[in-house]
Amino acid sequence: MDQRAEVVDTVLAALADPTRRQVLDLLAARGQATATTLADGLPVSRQAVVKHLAVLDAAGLVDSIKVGREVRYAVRTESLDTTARWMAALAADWDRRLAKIKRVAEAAEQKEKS
Amino acid sequence: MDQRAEVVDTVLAALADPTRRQVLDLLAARGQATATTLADGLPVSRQAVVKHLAVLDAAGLVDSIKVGREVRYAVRTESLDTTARWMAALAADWDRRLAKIKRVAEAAEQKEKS
DNA sequence: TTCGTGTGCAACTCTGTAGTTGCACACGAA
DNA sequence: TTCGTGTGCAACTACAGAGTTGCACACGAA
Repeated sequence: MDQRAEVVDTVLAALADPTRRQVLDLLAARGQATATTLADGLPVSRQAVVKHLAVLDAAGLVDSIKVGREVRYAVRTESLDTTARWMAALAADWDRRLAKIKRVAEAAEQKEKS
Repeated sequence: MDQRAEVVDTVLAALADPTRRQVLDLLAARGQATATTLADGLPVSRQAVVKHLAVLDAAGLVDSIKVGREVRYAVRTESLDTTARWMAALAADWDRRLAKIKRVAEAAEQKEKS
């Protein structure tokens, strides 16, 4: 697998944490925010939020820009979209395999009867 | 949120682990398998596989049936599908919000110029 | 019944990481 | 320049969970 697998991996790991999903929710609601202001609306410290934002950044789920002395974050949709497509494709793949296995099983059953 | 959020939560947590994704891959390839036979094709012990299967089962990603004295597992697609849809909807939601924020920002900029 | 093998249960280790606190530094405003 | 506040860095604690090993039990086959 190419780097797409890498993206999926980091995105899944990033989304697996409830606090990080909260961070993303807040960020999506505000459009743009700093770690300090995000921490106000969350039950954790600023430093915890900073760490979560670093993970989200590594997964490509957020973007950061320096404005003066503060760092503003904003959500990105590309990685999430990639992962959603991967997951849908995986579900479709499973369905395909299951259907195939079912056909084989039924064919074997028919043969047994005859 | 209802139980759909619960599903998404457990599915994300389940898929976040690389070994569990391997287990699912193997299971999808074989259609049906026991923890013991799955452990043969994986770099971990049978007990580790059993634990992973328990997590996957709790997330609704696999199904188990007892056949004689062995327990056979098979993949399920419903939960994965639900999560894929949730993720796609989330990406769309973010896009919507970002577009809205962009419009507001541009409108404010226009006003400032005049 | 006896033997072999697949499962289940429990205790344990160990690593990763979420979270905290404390302090130093940077930078904008008065 | 001085003060206030937002960031960054580092050390530390604590807990969850991935993985192992050992043993008891269940059940099919000879």
